[in-house]
Amino acid sequence: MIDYTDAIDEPSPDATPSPKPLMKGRQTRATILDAALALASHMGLEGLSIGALAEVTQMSKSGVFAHFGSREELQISVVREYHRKFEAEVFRPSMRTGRGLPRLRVLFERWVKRVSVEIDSGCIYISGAVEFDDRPGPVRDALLAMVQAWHEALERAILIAMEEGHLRADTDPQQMLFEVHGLILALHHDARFLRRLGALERARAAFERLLAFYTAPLPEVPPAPILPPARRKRASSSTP
Amino acid sequence: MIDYTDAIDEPSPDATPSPKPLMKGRQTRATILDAALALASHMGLEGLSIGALAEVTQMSKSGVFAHFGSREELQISVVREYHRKFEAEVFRPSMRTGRGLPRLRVLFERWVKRVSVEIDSGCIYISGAVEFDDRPGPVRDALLAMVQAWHEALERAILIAMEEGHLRADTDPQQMLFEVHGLILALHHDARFLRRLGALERARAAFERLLAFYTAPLPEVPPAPILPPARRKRASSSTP
DNA sequence: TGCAAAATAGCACGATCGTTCTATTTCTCT
DNA sequence: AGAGAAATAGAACGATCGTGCTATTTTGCA
Repeated sequence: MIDYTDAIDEPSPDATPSPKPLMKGRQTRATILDAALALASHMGLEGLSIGALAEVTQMSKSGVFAHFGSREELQISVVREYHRKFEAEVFRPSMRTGRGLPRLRVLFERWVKRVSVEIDSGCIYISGAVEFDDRPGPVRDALLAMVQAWHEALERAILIAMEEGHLRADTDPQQMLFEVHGLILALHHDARFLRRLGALERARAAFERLLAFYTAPLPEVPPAPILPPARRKRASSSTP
Repeated sequence: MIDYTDAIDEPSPDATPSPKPLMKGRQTRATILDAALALASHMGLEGLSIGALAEVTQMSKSGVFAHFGSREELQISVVREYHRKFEAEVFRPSMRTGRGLPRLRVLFERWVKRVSVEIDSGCIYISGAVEFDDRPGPVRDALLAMVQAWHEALERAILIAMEEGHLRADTDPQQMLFEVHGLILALHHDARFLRRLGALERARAAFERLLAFYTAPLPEVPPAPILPPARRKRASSSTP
């Protein structure tokens, strides 16, 4: 299983080039990967082409190609790179805030920002999920592993919030996660495809509503009257 | 603006070939379109290729091509065809149930079915939104028009439910729609990409929870205590 | 500074793409 | 049945795709 904290591609996380490890190759590879990430964010992982990547980075096709060995490997590297960025900008900083509900809020807020306002983006977790829900292979496998790791991290955060007593005791963490994830997806859809401006606020409002439910004290009877078939209409026609 | 009830492509909706209008072309065009719809459901609208379509329908590439004139026109036709199917299987039957909440439930249930269990599918509204959120052009325009028409239909259904007094009077229809749409997107994601089996039930449960809120009588004070900063943790370690 | 190795360029390949043009077949109607 | 139109096939085009092979340049280190 994949830990959400991993670093597969880079040899070591040092900045200044120590004697051996930072050869020229690593550094141009990083440049290419950056361009690839931007390109994939617009065109999707399937829209990623080595030719276009070569043009954008001012290199030859074979020069780009040599760094990855195959298009598939390039796609996987892009997925991992996105994972790393996502982890660094969403997950890790959130871990520095207090356990439980505060952390949950920060996680959501950073997630929301990443999905909606990102510079030249589009979330590869989301677009990739749609592109590869029907395409078996190593790219799907990598993507699935990353998304699952992220979801597991969120589920852990929810569980911690329960342990802390911040959420009602009968909370189903996976159900709560499902609903929160839905808000992110709706935000992504409304902001990016429909170009709705208020989407961010809608997502936040919905999240607050959701928290209001999951933090409410346990009621004696089921949380709300599940539509008693009574309660007749107030007026049969709206304009009398 | 596009009415959600329209029929652009077909000349007339008759079954038996009346003297003039049903030439051979229309009928093979329909066959091609069916195959194209299935293909696009798996590979996405961008993954749709005339060559593959010709192979699947046992025709020549140019034979297929002649029916549409361009790949873009083919994609648009696929979008319209999906729209027609969606309208016939989700929207129209729901209009036959009583106004207000019952209709809302039926709409959601049919929508859910369409997204999750469909035979060889994948919702083109959803996959298309991801593919074309950054690609301007006639295909995006067509897709956007269809999705917006569907959302407007849903918004109307919510408004009717409010008029009937089935929903609390302070309901923001667009906000409610946002949240319901999120459930559909989460379902699509979990069922198709993650291959989670319980996704359908999760979506239904979340919808019921959502309805419980939006049908609840108006409270004197805001619906739930918005996280009073008190309420300290019950236990600092989970296993004593 | 020079040498080995790594990095990059250049070129060619087969495949597939959308599209065009021209035959040929098949349908439709008098 | 035969004329005219519609539908389909076939071949070829330029472009782009991923990839392999072979030079050439650049880099890191003795």
